[in-house]
Amino acid sequence: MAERPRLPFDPIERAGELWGERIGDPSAMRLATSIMRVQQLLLAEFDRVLRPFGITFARYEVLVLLSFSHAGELSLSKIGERLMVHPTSVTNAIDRLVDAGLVSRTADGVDRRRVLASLTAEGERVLKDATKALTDIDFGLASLDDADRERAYQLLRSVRSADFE
Amino acid sequence: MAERPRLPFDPIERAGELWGERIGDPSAMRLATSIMRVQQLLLAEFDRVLRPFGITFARYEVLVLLSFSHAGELSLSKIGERLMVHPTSVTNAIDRLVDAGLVSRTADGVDRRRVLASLTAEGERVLKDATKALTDIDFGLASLDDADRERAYQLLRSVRSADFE
DNA sequence: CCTATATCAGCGCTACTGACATCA
DNA sequence: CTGATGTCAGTATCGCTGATATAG
Repeated sequence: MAERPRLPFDPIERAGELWGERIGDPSAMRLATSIMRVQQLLLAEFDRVLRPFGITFARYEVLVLLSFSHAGELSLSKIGERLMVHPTSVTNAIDRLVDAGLVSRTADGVDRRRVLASLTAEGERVLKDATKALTDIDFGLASLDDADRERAYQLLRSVRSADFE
Repeated sequence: MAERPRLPFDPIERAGELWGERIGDPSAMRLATSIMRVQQLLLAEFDRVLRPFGITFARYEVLVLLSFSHAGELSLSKIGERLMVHPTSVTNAIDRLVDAGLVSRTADGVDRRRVLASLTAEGERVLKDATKALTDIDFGLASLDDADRERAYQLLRSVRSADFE
């Protein structure tokens, strides 16, 4: 842990008060800033927990997606589509996972433009252990119970509506 | 806008279903993944809106913090403490803001280790215009009403408790 | 002496643009 | 020919480590 010194007050709450006095309704700014900070805290914790396995959270998401696929393999374009990441980021993530021996690249026999990615045996082992490590810390959300997680999830869902719907 | 093609379904909802079938309670994984995605969407929109002003959202936060300070100036260490960012990131952000003419560096007369940052007249103008641009898009949270923003904010607050309390 | 502040070099990561080769 | 797929080079942002100079 970085052992960050705690502040004697909540800086976002304080910023919200000043925003309300000087600018206007603070509800949007306050929530937006909160989301940014929470994401940063979660990502730092995930990367710390995943470091022993040699993967980042973004690469962990790729492993999960591959394990959930019906055929056990997915084209890189599908991976980018599902995880909402840029094509070049997918190529980079798969490059690193292949280098680490967790994923294998295969040519698609039907459409030869496509490259298929699938888990190796080692990739399945790492995925299993990494999943245990992440569930052991409740994905950084141990301070919320199931009902609150569900409420927060539903509230944030509408913000993501540009992705699907 | 990047005009991303929308998916015919919610990929996080789908992942949550599969997680529930094969691994266990999906509430933590689903919310964590949602927070990651929402943060990415918000940040992309903020950076798009702020690009005409030549600043990123991280640098916008520095401008806001400076405008909220009592004396109109803050040491770099205070900035890092309040925004919860690494000292080297503060130095970098201030470097860019100084280069852009929005912030000025001053030596602290009392404690000469300290460097104080304050807004320039141009910085105040850019802050005002950038704030209008961000409030015009409701900080990317137009899909939530005030009450829902407040609920989501309160739910996420406990996750940040490591920061202050 | 020890600690705090700020900076610098350097590394890793992700996002993105533009260009390109390949192939349906 | 057009469009889709994947890759590569290069750029920018941010986070962090380790080292360093300066000052309390």
